[in-house]
Amino acid sequence: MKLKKAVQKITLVQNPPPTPRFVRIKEEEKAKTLHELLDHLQFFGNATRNRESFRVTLLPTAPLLGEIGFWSLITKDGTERNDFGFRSADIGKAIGFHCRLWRSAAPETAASVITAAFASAACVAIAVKFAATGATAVVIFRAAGATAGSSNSAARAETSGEGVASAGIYCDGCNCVNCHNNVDNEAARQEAVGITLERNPNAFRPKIASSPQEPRNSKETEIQVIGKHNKGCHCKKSGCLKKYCECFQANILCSENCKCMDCKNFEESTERRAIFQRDYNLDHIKQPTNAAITEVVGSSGYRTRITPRKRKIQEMFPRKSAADQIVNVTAQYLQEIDRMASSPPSLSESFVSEHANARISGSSRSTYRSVLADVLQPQNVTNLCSLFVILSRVALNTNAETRGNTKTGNLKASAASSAKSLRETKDVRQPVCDDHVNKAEADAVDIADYNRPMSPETLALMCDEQDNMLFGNRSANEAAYQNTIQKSFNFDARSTVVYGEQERIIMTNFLDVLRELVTFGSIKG
DNA sequence: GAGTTTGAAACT
DNA sequence: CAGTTTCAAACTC
Ligand SMILES: [Zn+2]
Ligand SMILES: [Zn+2]
Ligand SMILES: [Zn+2]
Repeated sequence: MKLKKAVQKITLVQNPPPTPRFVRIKEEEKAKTLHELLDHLQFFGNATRNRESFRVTLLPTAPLLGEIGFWSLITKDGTERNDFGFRSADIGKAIGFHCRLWRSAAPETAASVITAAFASAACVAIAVKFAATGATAVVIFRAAGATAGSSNSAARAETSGEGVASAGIYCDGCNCVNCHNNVDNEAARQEAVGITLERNPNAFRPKIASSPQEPRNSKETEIQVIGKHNKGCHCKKSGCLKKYCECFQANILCSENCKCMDCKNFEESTERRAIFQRDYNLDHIKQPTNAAITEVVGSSGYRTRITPRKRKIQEMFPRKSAADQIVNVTAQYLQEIDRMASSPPSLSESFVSEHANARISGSSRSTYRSVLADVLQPQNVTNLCSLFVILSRVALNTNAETRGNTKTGNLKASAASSAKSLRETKDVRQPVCDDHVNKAEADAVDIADYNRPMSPETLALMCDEQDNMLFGNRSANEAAYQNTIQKSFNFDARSTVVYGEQERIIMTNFLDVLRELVTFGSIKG
C-alpha cells in the first residue's frame, strides 16, 4: 500500500492537469509511426480545437492535393479562404460552410453540413456532406503541433518565452486568468521579463522609433510622418491602410524597413489621403462638439493607444516537464499502427469519398471522380461518420455519469455495434444526415471532454469494453498496462485517463477504418 | 526562410 | 453586437 501511494505521488507530480489542448503522444517513435500512417493520407491543413470550437487552417499546398481531387473552402462570393472555424455545437447543422470540389470537370460549389468531427492527438477529422448533391467526404487535418517527430505546440510553448509583461506596464483590471503581471507579483514579473530578455534582448524595445504619442489638436498629417517601425511591416493584403499593419496602427508611414506589398501607406498616397480625410470629417464635422473626446479614440484608429501585440507567456511560470506528463494511453493502438504502417502504403491519397446516392442519374461526367472511388465505399464514410456520432455519445454520456451504472451497458453495446458495423462493409444505404443521426450529432458536442472525472467502475468497464471490442484476446502485457493506468492515478489525475481512454477508443476505431481502407487499397492496386 | 500558430482587426 | 473571417506578427524549426 505504501508503495502504491508513493507511485501515485510521483505520478501526480509528473501529471498535472492536462491543458485543454491535444494530448501529446509520449513516445515519439510510436507517434511517428502514427504520423507515417497518416501520411499515407493527405492532410488538408492543420487544426486546433478547444472545448467549443474547431479551427482549421488550410495548408498552402492544399490545392496541390487536387491531383486526386480536393475541395477548397470558399466564401459565398467564390473567393478562396485560408482558414475557418466552426463550433462543436454546430455539428450537424447547416452552417453555411461552403466547399468546392476542386479539379472536377465542372467545379461545383455547395453549402455543406459538417456531419461529424472529432479530434485526437494526431488529427482532426471532419465529415462533410454537400447539401446540394448529398456527396459526403471526410477530410483529415493534422492536429496542431502534431507534426511527425515533434512535440505538440502546447508542450513547445512551455519553453517559449514572450512575456505579457511589457516595458513597465502592468496589467490592471485585465481579464487574464491568474494574471501575474501586476504590482503584487513584481518578483515573478521581473523573472519573466528577465527570461524573455535573455531569449530576445529586443523583446521590450519599442517597435517604433520616436512615434508620435502626444495628443495634438490638428495637423496630424505632419506629425504622422515622424517615426519609423524598427522592423518594418510585412503586409500583403491590407495595403498598409488597416490596423493589421503595424505601421498604420502606430500612425506612421511605411519606411524602407518595411517589406510590404502594394503599400499605400506613403505620403502622397491618395488612398491614404482619402482615409485621412474621412477620419478627419468624422471627428470634426459630424461631431464637432465631441472633438475633445474623440481625441482619444479616432474613428479609424489613429491616435489609439499603441499596444504591441505579444503572445502570452504560457502561464507565466513554465512547468518544464509538462511535455512529458501526459499519459501515454495510446500505446496499444499505436502498436496496431506499427503493424499497419509497415505494410505497403498503397493508399496514398486523400481520404475523400463520395456518396453513391449523390450521383445524378445517367452520366456522371460533370462530377469529380476520385481515383479512390472504387476503393472507398460510401459505407466507409457513412460508417465513419456514424462512428463519430456514436462514440461522441458514448463519451458524452460516460462523462455525464458520476458513477458507473447500468446505462454504461447500453452505451457499451452501442459503441461496440457501431464499431462492428464499421468493419462490416454491408450495404448501409442510410444517409449520414438522417434525422435521428443528426440529433445525435447535435448532442455529440464534445468527444474529448477533458475535465470531468470518471468513476473507477466506469473506467474499468470502458477498458474491458475496449479489450473485447478491439483486441479480442489481449496480451498479458496489455492487461498489465490497463491495470497500470487505473492504479497510477488518483482522483485529480483521472480526467487525463478519461480523455486518454476516449481518445483511444476513437482512435482505435478510426484505425480500424484506416486499416480497412489500406487493405482495400492493397487489393485494388 | 518557410511553415505554423496565435491574437486581434475587420467584417457581417 | 456576437460570431466569424481575415490578417500579419510571433513563433518554431
Ligand atoms: Zn504594412
Ligand atoms: Zn510598413
Ligand atoms: Zn507598407
